[in-house]
Amino acid sequence: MQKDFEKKVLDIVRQIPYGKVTTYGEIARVCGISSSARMVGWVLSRNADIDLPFHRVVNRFGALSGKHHFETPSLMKELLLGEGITFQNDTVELSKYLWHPDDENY
DNA sequence: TGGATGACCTACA
DNA sequence: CTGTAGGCCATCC
Repeated sequence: MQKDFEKKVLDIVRQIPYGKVTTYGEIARVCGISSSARMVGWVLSRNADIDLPFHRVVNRFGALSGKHHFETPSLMKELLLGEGITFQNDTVELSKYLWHPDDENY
């Protein structure tokens, strides 16, 4: 059973361009659940089976908060690095790679 | 059946 | 600046 925001979250994640990342907060805001970014993480976790670039979704600070939920924790960083995204320690440089979803359609 | 939980964020004291 | 609370809702035990 997919809720409205669940579809939106998945759609948005699907639209994240190569070499960019976005945050739970942004997704939540665009989905109209600005006060519940929690649900975003929950949706991802529930749909972890689907082929989506979950590695491009990070928390507000650019930290890989969800790496432990991947089959291989290191995979998340590897994928991002493979897309040309650089890290400071284990934190993405959001100022360079943050992508804002198309909120015009929502 | 119901309470606890979760890849979070913002607001307020 | 630190700590607490609230919001959201399906899933798990």
